Amino acid sequence: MSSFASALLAWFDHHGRHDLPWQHPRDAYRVWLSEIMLQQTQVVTVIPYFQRFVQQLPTLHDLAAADEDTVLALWSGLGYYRRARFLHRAAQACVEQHAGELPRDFDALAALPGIGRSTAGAILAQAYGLRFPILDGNVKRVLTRYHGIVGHPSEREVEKQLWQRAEAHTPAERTADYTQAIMDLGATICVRTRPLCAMCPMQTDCVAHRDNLTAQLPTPKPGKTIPTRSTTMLILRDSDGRVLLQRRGPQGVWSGLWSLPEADGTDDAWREAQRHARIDDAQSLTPFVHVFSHYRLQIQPLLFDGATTVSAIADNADLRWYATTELPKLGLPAPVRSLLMALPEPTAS
DNA sequence: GACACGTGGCT
DNA sequence: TAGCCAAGTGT
Repeated sequence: MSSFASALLAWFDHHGRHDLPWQHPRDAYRVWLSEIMLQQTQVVTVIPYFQRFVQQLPTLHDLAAADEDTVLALWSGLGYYRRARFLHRAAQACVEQHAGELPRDFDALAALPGIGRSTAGAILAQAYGLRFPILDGNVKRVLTRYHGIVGHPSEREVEKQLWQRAEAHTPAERTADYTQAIMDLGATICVRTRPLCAMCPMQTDCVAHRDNLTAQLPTPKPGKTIPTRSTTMLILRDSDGRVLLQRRGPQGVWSGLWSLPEADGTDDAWREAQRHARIDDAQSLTPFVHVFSHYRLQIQPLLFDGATTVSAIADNADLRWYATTELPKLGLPAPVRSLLMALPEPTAS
């Protein structure tokens, strides 16, 4: 075993994280679920979602048999909802093609939706102890600094170098622990700002530390200004306090989630509202901004109280009236959930 | 290679 | 405050 791996493992035994929920018990399904949830998402955010998810859907078979609505409800608030839809589809593929198990073969695993090279490696290493490298954000940060690799990982050459280093460092023994160890080091010591080099087991051989470059590495992503879009969200509420929700299509943000009908402006909003219900009154609620990774959304909520259903239209598969008590079991976008939870009481008339 | 795809926390 | 970023993948 390389000195890199042995030093890291020695550190891990005393200072690594050994009590993450997906480590006990550590079965393939739980490892897989955690890896998907952890894509672009930090551990502290994931933990409560993970707990709730495995409590409700404890096995791969339970997941495969679940409704997409159930899966999205469990994912609601975590973001990147395509992950949940891929996860669900992959579970069904495992039942149909792999005897209900996650394949141990790299190519078969990486062929499943939502599982790329790094996630496949992580699952094989963590769940099955097989020697496969991973290259997530933590590993990229550690290796970039340790080897003094300059340039953003989106450059093909940088990416190639990183995989090469990751592959070379990964030991044949204790591969699961090693994989966890390098992520733990990245998450707790070799953090992005102000890394704790004094406590780092790799300090003596780290190029960035030697050359005082830890603040410059990894090379930051070239920044881009994001555009602002705007929308009007229609809140149609009937006399029973039920609200009309619309399931979003398979493309674009919040795909498959239940959201509010939308319009381009107030005039358009009235036309849209009248397609769904008889209404005679609108109340502008406080507008707010929701920020995505790639654009900013200016949201103007418009509340139509005392709406009367136009029965011919409402309540089909993608358009339904929901009581507020039903909201917890629905997959809702985060800003829509908070908007609906903070709705003013209906004005008595 | 660039972009779509969420959300919340940190600086 | 506004920007940056965190256990990436798919197109």
